[in-house]
Amino acid sequence: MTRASARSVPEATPLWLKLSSYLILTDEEKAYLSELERNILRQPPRSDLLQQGEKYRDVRVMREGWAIRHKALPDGRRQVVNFVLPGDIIGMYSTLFESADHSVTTLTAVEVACFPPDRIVELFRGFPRLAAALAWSGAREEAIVAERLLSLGRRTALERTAHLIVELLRRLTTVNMADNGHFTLPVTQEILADALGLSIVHINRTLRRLRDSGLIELNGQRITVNDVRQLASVGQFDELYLHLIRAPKRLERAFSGEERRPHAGGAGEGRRKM
Amino acid sequence: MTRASARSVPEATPLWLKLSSYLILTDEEKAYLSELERNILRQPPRSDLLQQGEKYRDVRVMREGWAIRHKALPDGRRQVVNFVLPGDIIGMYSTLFESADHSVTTLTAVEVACFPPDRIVELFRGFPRLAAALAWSGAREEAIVAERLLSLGRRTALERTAHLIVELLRRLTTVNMADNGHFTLPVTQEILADALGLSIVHINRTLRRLRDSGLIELNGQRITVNDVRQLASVGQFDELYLHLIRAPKRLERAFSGEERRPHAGGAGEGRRKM
DNA sequence: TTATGCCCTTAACCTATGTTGTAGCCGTAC
DNA sequence: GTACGGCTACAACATAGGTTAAGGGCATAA
Repeated sequence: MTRASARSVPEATPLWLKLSSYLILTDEEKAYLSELERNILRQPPRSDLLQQGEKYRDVRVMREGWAIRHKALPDGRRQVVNFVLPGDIIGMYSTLFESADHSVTTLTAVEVACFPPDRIVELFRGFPRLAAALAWSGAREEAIVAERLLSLGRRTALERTAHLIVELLRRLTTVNMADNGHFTLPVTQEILADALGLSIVHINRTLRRLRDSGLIELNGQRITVNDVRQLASVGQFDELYLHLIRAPKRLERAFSGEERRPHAGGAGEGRRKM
Repeated sequence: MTRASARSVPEATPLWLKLSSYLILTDEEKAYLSELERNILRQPPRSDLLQQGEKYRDVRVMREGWAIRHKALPDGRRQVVNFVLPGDIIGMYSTLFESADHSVTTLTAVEVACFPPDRIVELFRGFPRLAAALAWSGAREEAIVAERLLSLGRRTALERTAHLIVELLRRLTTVNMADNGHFTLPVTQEILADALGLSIVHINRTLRRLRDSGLIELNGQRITVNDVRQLASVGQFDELYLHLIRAPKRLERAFSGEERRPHAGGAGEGRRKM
């Protein structure tokens, strides 16, 4: 196994960092990842990275900037499903799905890496640990969407809004995009409304209430959370769903277990239990 | 490669069938899957398969029956995230996540298979094609949840309800649990309300409207969809998100491509390009 | 400079949906 | 048989959040 080429030390990209929190990456894996991200593309704010209905093309990895994943109804009503942050993957299952059921639109200028979907297959075949880590990150995203579903279904406007702000604060903190309770939210109130299933007027009212109660401050796109604890309590925020507790390298442990290839001989006896 | 043991021809389980729609399973893979499902457990209706907050234990595969995946707020408000049908997996990422952020509760008597989470790791290591297919099915689930988010955020009560009914009809049809527009929905109106983010009273009103307009019929838990087209149009249902068009064995094709192990030597040149 | 467009803000009013309360049906327990 | 609990049904009323309308700030363009 050639050590990762000394002539170009792979740099730590956001994806790399994200996966690292669950695996101690080998040099070979690091090299593979940074090679994956070699083809870099820049796009301006408010441009589409993917459009609902179009055939999937490349897989993309967000390296820098913000985007939203959203779905629209034929009559124009729109729902933001999630915010796409550095390290997140767009269209990971291009190989499998025919066409996109959602759009991805940039909020800021972004930098993304592109590669053909086949490389995901290649990765599953050659780098099972990376594959598992990617599958994990997909599951985490689902958990976030499920929590948002709980918000839209069962939380009031005030609770939802508080919850989202705390969620973003937490997520941004883990990627060093927030410090000490304040961060930049490159988002109009319309987008916020579309993320929370509210009207733009009502989002405005709700933000006002949060400001009046002193929980947050807003100037322009800069938001400051004055009292995270209380805001979290207003939003009934329980960070369980973010699965941040990087379970002490569980995947690592599991993979480094005995190297036996799993048996596969049908109704084989033995080894079962627990 | 030992052929799948002749002495016990593996039976086609729902999971098996599900994955088959995206891969032509090899005998070895079939054997592995059916061995995975060897340890079978039965549970009565209205019992928990998983509880929010508890440590993950076994991975479970639904073989028969219905369940719901739901999340609750501390004050008791509850949101049903999805319906769990045969072939669906519960707690697939137990290895990675510390504790469950949702509960799973049976609606009918169910039959599930259980196995320890390590076997997922084993599977990633030894059966990349199965791993990819499982990751796919996770992505599909996310797509369903995202669509439900769109419903709760932007569809009216009538639209949501219509949409859900069509969704269930479609999903059940693919697993032969519905025929010709009617199926059994083992669900109280309370559960429906929790799935759609509505009050129980309003669900009742909404079902009445659907019945009055002749789009559906209800008797007990038996539901009949009289006019799928129109119901789908009321719900602005676009089945894109279900990703049913089993893209002509795309994964199959991708995997059966050249067998080369991916290179990994860092900034290697060449081979990049489509 | 004015014009234009985008966004935020607020007020007044409206409606879809929530709440409360009552009744009836049906199956099970005893 | 009666009592009970779980579920459906529906009426009357309450309200969170939607809609419409209007104005203001602040860029950028000409």
